[in-house]
Amino acid sequence: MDYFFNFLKLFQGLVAKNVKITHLGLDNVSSICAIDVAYKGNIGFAAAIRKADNQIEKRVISGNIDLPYVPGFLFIREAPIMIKALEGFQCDLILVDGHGLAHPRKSGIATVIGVLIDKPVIGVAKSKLIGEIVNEGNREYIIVNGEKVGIKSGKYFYSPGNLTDLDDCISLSSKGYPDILKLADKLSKEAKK
DNA sequence: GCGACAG
DNA sequence: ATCTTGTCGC
Repeated sequence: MDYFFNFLKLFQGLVAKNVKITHLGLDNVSSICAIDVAYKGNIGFAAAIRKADNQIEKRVISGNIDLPYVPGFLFIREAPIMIKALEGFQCDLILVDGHGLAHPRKSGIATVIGVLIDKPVIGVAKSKLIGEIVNEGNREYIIVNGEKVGIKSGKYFYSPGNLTDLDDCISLSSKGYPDILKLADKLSKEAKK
């Protein structure tokens, strides 16, 4: 199992080299998607929500997830089913439950998904994985190796996944925890029942 | 060796 | 993430 995770690290290194940190601008976003996964034993239930104008589309799929959860390697468990759940949903921005750049190898699940499907992604996590929280101005930044890799707002952590930047994260966080993520969380948890 | 550790 | 009762707070 040792060489397996070593391989995953190499993969994450490749992902990190291909991330594009660019400003998206939430004003240009008219369609947005969110995904979350809930479990019932080894079965994962992925919920994808798409919101455009006032139209909301939902999708839930399920599948076996046997690999163990190891901090820093969440993507190997959830990225495959999340990508599948998003299939066919056109979105200007995707919100993923987990970190993006705020990761030991700058390759959290939001980054992996964003690079693989080449779409704008922002990672929103409920707890910290790495970094120290530093107050500057009126905000709390997630600092890793002296670099601002994300921002903390309230009890949540936002970091760029792909084709977005810190400013986008700040804009998003200023609106509070996204309703669409709450919906995805709720839907996935309902599905496992 | 010890603490930290997305979901 | 999930297992779970009562309990503190808005």
